[in-house]
Amino acid sequence: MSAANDENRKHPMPFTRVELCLLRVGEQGLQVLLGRRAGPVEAGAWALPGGVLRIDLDADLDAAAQRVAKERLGIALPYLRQQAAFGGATRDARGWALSIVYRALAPFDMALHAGKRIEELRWFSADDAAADASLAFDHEALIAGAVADLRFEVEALNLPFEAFPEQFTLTEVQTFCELVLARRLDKSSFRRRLAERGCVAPLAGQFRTGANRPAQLYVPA
Amino acid sequence: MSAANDENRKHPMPFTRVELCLLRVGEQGLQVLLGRRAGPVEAGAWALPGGVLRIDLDADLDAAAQRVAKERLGIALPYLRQQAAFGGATRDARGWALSIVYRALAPFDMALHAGKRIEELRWFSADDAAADASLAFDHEALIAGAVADLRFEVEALNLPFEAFPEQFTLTEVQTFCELVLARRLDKSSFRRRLAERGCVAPLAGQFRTGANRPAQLYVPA
DNA sequence: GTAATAGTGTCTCTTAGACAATATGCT
DNA sequence: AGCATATTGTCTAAGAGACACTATTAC
Repeated sequence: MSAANDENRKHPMPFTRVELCLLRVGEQGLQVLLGRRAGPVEAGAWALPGGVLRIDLDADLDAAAQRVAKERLGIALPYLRQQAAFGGATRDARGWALSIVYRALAPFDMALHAGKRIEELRWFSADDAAADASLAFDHEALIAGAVADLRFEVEALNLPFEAFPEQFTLTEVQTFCELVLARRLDKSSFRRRLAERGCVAPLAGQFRTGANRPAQLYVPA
Repeated sequence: MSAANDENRKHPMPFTRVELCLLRVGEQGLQVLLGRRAGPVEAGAWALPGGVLRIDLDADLDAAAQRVAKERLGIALPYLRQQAAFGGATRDARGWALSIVYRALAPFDMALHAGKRIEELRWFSADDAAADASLAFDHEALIAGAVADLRFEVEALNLPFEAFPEQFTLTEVQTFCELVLARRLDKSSFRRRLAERGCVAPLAGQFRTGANRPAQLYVPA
């Protein structure tokens, strides 16, 4: 046994988990993925999917988050980003609990499979969930933090292209941002800002056709 | 023993610490407080002051950071802010280690007393330390993150008044910001922005006198 | 008066919101 | 042609940097 675990014996270490705050943009706005807990505590309550940190399996925190995504949701999540740490004696009835929260934005059509200890996965309105005191533990606060930080980034036009299709039109980008931010954006100004940042590049001669004027297709740049 | 500690038995939990990234504004710019380690590992190396999370003593992470400040530095640190979490199998030779980093800005004249396991406390240039690979563990990266985030806040004029004297002149505020950001600011523009945000209020009839024109004194607002 | 710092004014450039005008493909 | 959406252009206001000017005290 390592010296670190000797320390563990001298002072008990907190019950440490990784929680995933997976968001997506639905037709009504930002959504967050919650799972109905199978137990052992807060059974039946909706909570962020998460799992125990396994120092025998996980090389670091990022790897732990990826493993938990795979186990609980059946999928690898690129672009998981560390969001915050919550720790305290009273946030979990089982004792002193430490949660490292990871955040990611999912494409709308991502396929998920509820893993062990999750009875059902469902998408909820992110703003409702961020203010829903009936969620398990303090997950309401974790969601609020993740939503605020995502909005801050999108507001600054740091776009999460991993959640986009390979090719997209500028109108689609704008609609995406409007749904994240829950407010309308000016078309002209929005395109000017996109062009200034140089974060998208047109695909020469590629257009999305529909019932009216075709739209130039773009890729991340 | 609580259920959480039953979980600890089933899966070993990481060696969890709180590290303090204490910054201050010196005459040459931003400085960070480092302690020379007394052991057991990395003895003699400079590192952020920190300590083991004690779930029997600390109600939550913030309380843990306060306790560590008291034990290691002999002082209470108001306005400690959670900065980030670093965790991995290889960052501490003793085994899987998780560090929750807290950041605070200290007044320049704060009195400190090196606590147990610290042989000496010393202020270093923050930019040098953020690029100094000879520091213990990965503390170089923790410092870089804290410095970047503090600069971001000061850039947005979210000023850490806790590090200010009770009363101050606008020139003193500007000098403070210039030392944090390591660049010059325009006086007129700086005062305009301060006034717009309404974050300082003049003390009617109170002036700082010196060898030349007296300066209006302000307080946080 | 001179030096030194405090405080203000003006000009301009950049950014972005509001809103209008034009372009293009479909039916 | 008429519709719906794409794309561009113009006007304006806010914010901030550059820089110069004025103000006030000590000596």
